[in-house]
Amino acid sequence: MKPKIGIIEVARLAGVSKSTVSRVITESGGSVSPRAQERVTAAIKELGYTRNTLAAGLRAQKTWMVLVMVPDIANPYWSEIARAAQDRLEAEGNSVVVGNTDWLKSREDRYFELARSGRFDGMVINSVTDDIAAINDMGIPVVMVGERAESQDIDTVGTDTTAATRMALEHLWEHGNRRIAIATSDHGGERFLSLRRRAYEDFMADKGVEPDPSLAFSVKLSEEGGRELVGSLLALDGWRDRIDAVFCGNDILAIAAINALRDSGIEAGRDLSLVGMDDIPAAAHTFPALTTVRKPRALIGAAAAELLLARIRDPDRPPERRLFPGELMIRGSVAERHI
Amino acid sequence: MKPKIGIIEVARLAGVSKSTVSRVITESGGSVSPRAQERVTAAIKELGYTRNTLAAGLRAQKTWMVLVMVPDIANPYWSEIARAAQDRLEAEGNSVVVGNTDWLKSREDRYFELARSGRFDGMVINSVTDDIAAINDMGIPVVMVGERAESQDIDTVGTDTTAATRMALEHLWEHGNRRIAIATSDHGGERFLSLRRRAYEDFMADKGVEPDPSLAFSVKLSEEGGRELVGSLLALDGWRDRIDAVFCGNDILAIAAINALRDSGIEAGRDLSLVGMDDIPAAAHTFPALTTVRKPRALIGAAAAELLLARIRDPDRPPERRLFPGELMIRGSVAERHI
DNA sequence: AGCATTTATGGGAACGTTCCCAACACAATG
DNA sequence: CATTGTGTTGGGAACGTTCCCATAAATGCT
Repeated sequence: MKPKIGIIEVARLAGVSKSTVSRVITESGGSVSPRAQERVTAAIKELGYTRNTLAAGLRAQKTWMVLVMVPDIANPYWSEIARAAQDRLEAEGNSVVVGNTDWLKSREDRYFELARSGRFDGMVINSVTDDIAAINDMGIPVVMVGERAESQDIDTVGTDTTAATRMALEHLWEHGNRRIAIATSDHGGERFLSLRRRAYEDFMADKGVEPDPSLAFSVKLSEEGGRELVGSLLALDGWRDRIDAVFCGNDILAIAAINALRDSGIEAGRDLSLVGMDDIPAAAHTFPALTTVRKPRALIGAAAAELLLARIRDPDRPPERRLFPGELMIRGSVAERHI
Repeated sequence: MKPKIGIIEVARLAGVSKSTVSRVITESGGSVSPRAQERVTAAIKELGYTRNTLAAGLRAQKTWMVLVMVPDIANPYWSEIARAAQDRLEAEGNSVVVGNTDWLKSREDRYFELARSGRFDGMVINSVTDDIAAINDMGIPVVMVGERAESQDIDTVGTDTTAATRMALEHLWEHGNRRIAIATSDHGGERFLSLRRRAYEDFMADKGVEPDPSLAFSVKLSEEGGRELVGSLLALDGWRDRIDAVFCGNDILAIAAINALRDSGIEAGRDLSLVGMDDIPAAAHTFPALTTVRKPRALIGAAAAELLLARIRDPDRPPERRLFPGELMIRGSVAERHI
């Protein structure tokens, strides 16, 4: 290890005070004569000095560190959002810590604990608990991702799930699928579920179809959930005459269902229509390829970063809410029904 | 914002000095009487104090922050490694920054710059450049992931690619595929390529097959590369009589190839054998499902974390090298040839 | 009991930077 | 020439913690 070079060594070599060096290396650091400026930069170069941002942050009450907390980084939906946010935030000179909650409150709490210890300037999060009061109480800027938080007291970015759900259902309907089932998770209590589910119920009502409660499946949005869904489906008495299509809460669920169905000799896109939601990469590679609604992940992540940066700049700005529309990706998992 | 409570406020409430409080909150912090210990913990609880780890680190020369740098976090291969490493490191009380280089030297350099500014206690990296000297010069512990670095001067974790490649080739051979092509990338210069390629050449030599240079394709290990590969393949004069199988450098390449082949009316697993490498999640969901070699991603990530923690504890320990064997996942993309 | 050792405690310096304030030089103004 | 303003500079305090050292109290040993 070299003999630790800091602002003082630079100052000595440049023949100025540490204050002047500080003024040179900070962005908006007061006025410095061209002459001093030049000597300092030269000295920095010669000594190979790099600023210790931690020490700087200690005094300036800034860390240039941001937490992006998502439930499952292995899910491409989240990883892409996280990545887009990260790119934007890093471009602004921040370091990004990506946190994984695995949908666990305990892990979420660990990250919140970290946040409270002053390590971050702000956070972009998808919370398991959605306890807005607790989140706002953390004392740092926070942007929520996912439109399930209905609170108006916090910056929010997400997809317009209601519209996206309608879009998928409308597509099924147009192709003659009339008896539509829905498979969603009830994770996170009422609110999340209700958006997809309510959209579904509203849609069916609009079409004049009376709802059949046995066609609403509640499963985890995972591969396991997909297999479970197919199990429940096939166990349903005379399902072939009762179900044309299944709207799946996300793609992981839908893809697992496609595979589980094939194991039972049922081919999606022919014997049963299936639509997903999210458009993860694997959706294009299944057989049949999955018809689904793409969420603008990159836009969402970037917008979240944008909102956070704005709030860090001005903590008193009014909370903002940005919802982006989804895009229907028509592939091969929807059957054409002739009615 | 509340009136910032620190170690001093705690000390005051507990009726002790800040030194004693410090001793209580640091792990190995000298001896404290049970009585004092108790009063301090009570005061901490009452005030809702959380330790400012940044300030602590400033004095203690420790950040409890670790960088995990990978080329492409969207690739499940890397995301799972990163995740496993992260879990292990966080369990030890560190925060993890996951960095993405996109295979770009410029982005890698930005992270190295960060590292040099004293933000991290150590790094787990897959470097684009593999400049071991420069890496060791950074002054912090580093563990390399991926066995391509041949240097003995640095901790390394990876898969035994040579054995994994042989495993895949042997499988092809056993099923009667004799005329085997290989598609790999030459990214990163000589070293990386040579492992798979050399294994391939050795294998063919062992089997007494003289090598046909036109059967060695060099493409990017990406979807684009897969399409390109199929293009080159089909352009090859009389390829049906010259190629039984293609060994693909990774799964992304192989899956893209399967799809591109189908578009040309050629079915993998029937008309042409294909094996991949990595076993990404999508490999199990293609049609036909991809036969590939699984790399023990979780093990690799955890081992990397382990090695890093060990080195942080003892910077002078001798460099260690851990290679894990792959596992053949037999699915549907290899055709049975009768010879 | 007397001495050596261990255990417990407090005070100040230190980590590397930014912020605040005072001081100075110089030019422009009256 | 005195006054005011503006740009530039340096010194010291501050950020919140840990580390080092000195000292006091408690304990162990002969």
